[in-house]
Amino acid sequence: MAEQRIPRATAKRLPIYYRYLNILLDADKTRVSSTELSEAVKVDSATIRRDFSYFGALGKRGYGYDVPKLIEFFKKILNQDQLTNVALVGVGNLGHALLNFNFHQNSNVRISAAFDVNDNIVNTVQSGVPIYPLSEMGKQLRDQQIAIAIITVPENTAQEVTDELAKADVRGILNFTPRRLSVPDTIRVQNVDLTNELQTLIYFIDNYGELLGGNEKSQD
Amino acid sequence: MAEQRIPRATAKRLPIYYRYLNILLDADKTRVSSTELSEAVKVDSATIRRDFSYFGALGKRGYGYDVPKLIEFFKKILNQDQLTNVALVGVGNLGHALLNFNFHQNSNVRISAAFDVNDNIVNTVQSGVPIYPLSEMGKQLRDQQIAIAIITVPENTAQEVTDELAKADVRGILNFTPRRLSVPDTIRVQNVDLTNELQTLIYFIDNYGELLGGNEKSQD
DNA sequence: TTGCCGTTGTGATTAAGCTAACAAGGCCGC
DNA sequence: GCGGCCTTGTTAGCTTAATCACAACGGCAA
Ligand SMILES: NC(=O)c1ccc[n+]([C@@H]2O[C@H](COP(=O)([O-])OP(=O)(O)OC[C@H]3O[C@@H](n4cnc5c(N)ncnc54)[C@H](O)[C@@H]3O)[C@@H](O)[C@H]2O)c1
Ligand SMILES: NC(=O)c1ccc[n+]([C@@H]2O[C@H](COP(=O)([O-])OP(=O)(O)OC[C@H]3O[C@@H](n4cnc5c(N)ncnc54)[C@H](O)[C@@H]3O)[C@@H](O)[C@H]2O)c1
Repeated sequence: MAEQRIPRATAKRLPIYYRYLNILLDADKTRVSSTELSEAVKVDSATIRRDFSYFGALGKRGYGYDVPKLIEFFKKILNQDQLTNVALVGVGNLGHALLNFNFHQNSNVRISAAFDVNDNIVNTVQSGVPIYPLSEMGKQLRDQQIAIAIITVPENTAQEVTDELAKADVRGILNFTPRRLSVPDTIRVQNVDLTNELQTLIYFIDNYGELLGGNEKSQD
Repeated sequence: MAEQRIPRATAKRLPIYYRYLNILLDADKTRVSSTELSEAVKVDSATIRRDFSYFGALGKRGYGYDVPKLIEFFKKILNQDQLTNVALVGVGNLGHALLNFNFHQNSNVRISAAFDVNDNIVNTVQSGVPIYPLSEMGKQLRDQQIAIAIITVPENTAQEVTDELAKADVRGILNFTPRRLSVPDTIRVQNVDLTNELQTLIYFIDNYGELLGGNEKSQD
């Protein structure tokens, strides 16, 4: 009962497990072993067992894990039992794609407000989400109790937008711009740097090429 | 001269350094210290010095690093001195956004071919990039010598698309679907799981909340 | 009830990465 | 040309994470 801290690496895998467990349930599978899970999510089976064990003894020896039980458990852990509203700042190329998608499929998250400076789209509704002018951001975030924002604005306005978000007491930012943001330490930033991902992939291929086969892992 | 292997973690940071160095050069700064870089890219200065040192002694003690020299160096390392063509499979929400953006800004990568099954867009040109039917994928990839593909198709077709890419001898895949792909070990997969990123961010905020301040880092 | 089989949960080990700290060494003012 | 100062390059220790390997234990069949 030490209520010990879940390792960061484990936390990042939880949504992956959760998602696949739901797929299993949809296929009426109520039982799964760490080995089987391992194959599907490409995570070593020992790592999976260790991850699960941080939450206590969830499985049965000689049997495996009970899928519905795991789902119920992770649903709470991941706050998927309640809807989380997030904001989107910058409705351009990428912003539009995210708005349209809106994380509907078995994820209990949705974009409930968007913000932009472009007068052509401000005060319209896109994919069911209202787009407000920047000037209303603070008010809306507070009124709607939104604690998380997605930033898809041009790079050079990213920091100023961030500063505004900080004023509105946002707690987390998913940052799609290549800028590394300065934030007070009450805010957690998750960077998604697509150009970087692609360049890194190219680097690995050009430089680690032939050595890839054999014992080395190829994912992530 | 041991030509030693660059650690994976270092490799992932190289594009970040490269990008910021170019910003410095644009601002006519020809000299930079690890401390200054550290502030901008949010990486510990000791880590930066260590990263650079894998490539030899690039800096001068008591002075710092010469920006143009570093840029020239990293440009070669990152293969940014030549254009890399990549393919895009699945021109939907996300695919469109990527096509429009197309990594133009100071990155020497571009999408030169796209593929889809939707007859309404096949054989058209979007943002200057031709969209081919899936049936031509093998031929086009080979003809254009494309070794890298971005997958933005619906989840349930991801694996079959991957199998086709494998047949066309692709070397790397940037996978935006939540499926974990099975690939031969000649192919490197980089997963970009946006729903996962968002859920993980939510998890961290809800569970590591108050402990975030102080010594803990908040990025990535 | 008993005993075998399969799978978990976990100690031990190995690997990878981060960061504090500082000596070495070059820059720059005088 | 010299000395203080600044910043690198790197050693060492620490932290986190992955993986191996197996004893413990519940299911299940007879
Ligand atoms: N689109 C991609 O595929 C892609 C790939 C990699 C990185 N990125 C990054 O993602 C970010 C967005 O890219 P994009 O292609 O969607 O850009 P975009 O130019 O299409 O969209 C930016 C949107 O932000 C709005 N905006 C500008 N200033 C604003 C402000 N101060 N407050 C609120 N909104 C503001 C603009 O009106 C526009 O609608 C950029 O930083 C880009 O570097 C995009
Ligand atoms: N859009 C987002 O914001 C977002 C967020 C998170 C994850 N994703 C993931 O990214 C992927 C794409 O999302 P999207 O919103 O762009 O989907 P989308 O449905 O808008 O686009 C999918 C495109 O793929 C094409 N397609 C279907 N089957 C194909 C096949 N076999 N070969 C080639 N093309 C095919 C379709 O015609 C369509 O144009 C999905 O797997 C989704 O889960 C998207």
